[in-house]
Amino acid sequence: MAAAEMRTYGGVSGADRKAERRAQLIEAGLDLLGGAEGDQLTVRRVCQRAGLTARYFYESFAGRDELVAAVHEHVVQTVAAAALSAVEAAGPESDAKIRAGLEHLVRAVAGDPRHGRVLFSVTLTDPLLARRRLESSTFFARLLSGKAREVYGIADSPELDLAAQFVVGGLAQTLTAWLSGTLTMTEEELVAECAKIFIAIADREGPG
Amino acid sequence: MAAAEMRTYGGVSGADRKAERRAQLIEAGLDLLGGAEGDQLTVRRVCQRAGLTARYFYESFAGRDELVAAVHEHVVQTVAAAALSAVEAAGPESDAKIRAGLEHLVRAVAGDPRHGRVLFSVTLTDPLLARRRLESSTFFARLLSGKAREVYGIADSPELDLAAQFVVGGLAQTLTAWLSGTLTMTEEELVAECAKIFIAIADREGPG
DNA sequence: AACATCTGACAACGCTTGTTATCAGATTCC
DNA sequence: GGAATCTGATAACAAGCGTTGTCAGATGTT
Repeated sequence: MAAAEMRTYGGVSGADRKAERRAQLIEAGLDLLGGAEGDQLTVRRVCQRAGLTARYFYESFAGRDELVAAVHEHVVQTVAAAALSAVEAAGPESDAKIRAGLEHLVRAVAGDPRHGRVLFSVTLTDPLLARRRLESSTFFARLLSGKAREVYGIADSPELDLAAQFVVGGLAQTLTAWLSGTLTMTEEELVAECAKIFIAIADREGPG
Repeated sequence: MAAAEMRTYGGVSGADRKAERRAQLIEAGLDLLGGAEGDQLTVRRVCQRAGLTARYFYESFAGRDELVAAVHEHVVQTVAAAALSAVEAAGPESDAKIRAGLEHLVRAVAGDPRHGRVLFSVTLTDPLLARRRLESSTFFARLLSGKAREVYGIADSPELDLAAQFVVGGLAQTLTAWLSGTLTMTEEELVAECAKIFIAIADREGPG
């Protein structure tokens, strides 16, 4: 219970040990939260998978929900950062930006399917995760509509909000289906098709 | 436990009593499954809300999951039937069919928000419901791509599958946001905007 | 060496869940 | 009237959950 000091152990400092345990717990939590649907994230299970005991769980997290939130936040930041920086780095044409963003989004999601499942998979049924996912959806939607206003030079409007929500939901469903094998196409085809739809919606939204 | 006979009671036949209790349970289940997110569907709760006791639950359902499935099936059939018949009844032009289908879909969902939530709301976290929802999504997607092939006279393809999944996911997200008040527009505006996006995707898909 | 802290395994508490059983009293059939 | 059945309430069981506490032994400090 020492709030202040932790002496070194096994050659590593107290803070390092605690940080490593926390990282192990988040990794195990990502395994469970983004793994097979049956694997619920329980304290006992996540500790077993991390090779730790319950005591060390409560050393880093106030409760189960705090770990779920931490895992989700970690994934959102990782994926959003990858996609956003790609958009910034792309050429000034809107199509190039759309394609670059989609490409990196798909890559992040396909590279570690746990990320995709945590973000999108409908079969993940943690209540807190669901609420956070709803929030992150509108977060992504706002990000998207902001970029759209910036790139297309259009004003904010309810119609734009709707289009952004539609795109986010459509992408989520599409990526979920693709990850589950329902859609059979290569990563490149997936990106190309999504970009086409994306542009079709944007072009409708711009002039219309 | 009488498997065969149930005599009349309170003026109604045994079969009628049993059917009415089953209906009460499904209605209560719809209340819980499509209600506030905190309201989990448990056997005790659904029985309390139906004004029955656990014994009558297992009289009509083998277990909790069977009720969940029955409620979901009921909603899917109701909504799909409403939208499909509207599409059939509409004029032969594709735009008219799209608008009619969307209109009735939105009406079914707005008229009884429980329906919309059971079908779409991401914050509903029943595991079985999630799996069934995934299946019903591809069911709706197939329905949609079938109609598209019929109306637009195009062939089946992976790209069409993707577009159908995208549209289903986009609609789900949009309707969820609208039901939750995130999108502020009238029912007519909602239908009109969704139809525009729909048509934009279809026109992209049709000519290729 | 002597003492303080860290570690890991495990028991335990209170709670909710699905499911089944029990039992007194109301209603219907013969 | 008497027997069979339906009703409704409630208790019970085993299982899993989050969370907290206990305790022997390993590893550090002085």
